[in-house]
Amino acid sequence: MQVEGKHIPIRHLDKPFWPQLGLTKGNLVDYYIEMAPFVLPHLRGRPLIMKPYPEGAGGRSFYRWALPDWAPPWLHRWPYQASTEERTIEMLVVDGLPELVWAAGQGCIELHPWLSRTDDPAHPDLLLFDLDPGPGSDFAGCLAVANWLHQMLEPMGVRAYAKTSGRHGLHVLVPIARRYTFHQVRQWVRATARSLAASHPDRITLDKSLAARRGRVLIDYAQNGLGKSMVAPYSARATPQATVSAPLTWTEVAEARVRPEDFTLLTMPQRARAMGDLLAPLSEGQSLPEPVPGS
DNA sequence: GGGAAAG
DNA sequence: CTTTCCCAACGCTCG
DNA sequence: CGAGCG
Ligand SMILES: [Mn+2]
Ligand SMILES: [Mn+2]
Repeated sequence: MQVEGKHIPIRHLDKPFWPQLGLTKGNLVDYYIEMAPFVLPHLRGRPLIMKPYPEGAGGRSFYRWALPDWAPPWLHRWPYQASTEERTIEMLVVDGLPELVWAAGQGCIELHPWLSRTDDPAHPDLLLFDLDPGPGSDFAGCLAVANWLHQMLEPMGVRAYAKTSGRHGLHVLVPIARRYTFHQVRQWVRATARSLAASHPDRITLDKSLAARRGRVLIDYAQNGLGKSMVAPYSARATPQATVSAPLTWTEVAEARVRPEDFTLLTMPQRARAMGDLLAPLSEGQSLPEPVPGS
């Protein structure tokens, strides 16, 4: 395959990746090419953690931080030395269509970019409220929590945006000025989440233990960390229904009639063309107010 | 998916 | 020659 | 302190 002058060999385009839906590896590559105008703005300049599924959505998978030695030399990359490792690795940075197509060709169904960018990795430009439903809770519970969260943030003057994770949870994103460390962001999210949980103790927890999560939504503030990632907006997920991470309007969140399965490899391109990128304003960072006092 | 190590 | 293995990592809370 | 968790 030829992409912007780069030769990208991709084998087994007919391999079934979602057998129940008749979708192939070729369909995955086509999806990312078609969605590139929407996906790329959310990947540019960010270290990417790849998650290949070489045998398709039902098969084995693994996280890949380091570009392998045999990766094409023209791929944009960024050197990183993890705090626990002695060796420096090179991480993929999807700055253009060729990188995106190469990753898809590697069987990368899921794209997991960092919340910070290579030119200032310690200072994220995205703040994440990661809403994970515990056992006995579900996506509807996440929608309710997201709505309460929105109602809390709006009067504070904090612009926030929502998207499905594509699995069972929801992501509420706040674009921020790159002035805060991950630690500071984590503290702010924890304080805000704590205050919200105090109002809905039976619906929200900040405690990752299984017992505390039963019937509640976990606000996983710890996801705001160096080296932590978030499934990219419009990224496909390795689910049987070929769901994707779909941006939502706050009206959709409030009405609570959407389900993760409504947004798939098949339906997302149409929706994106019709609605545009609901997350385009993520590029405009904002300062954070003092966290609401309390607990 | 692709290369290296193990059998 | 064929099969198996390897591909990650951060930081909090609990026990 | 290590184990478990996302
Ligand atoms: Mn999540
Ligand atoms: Mn999580």
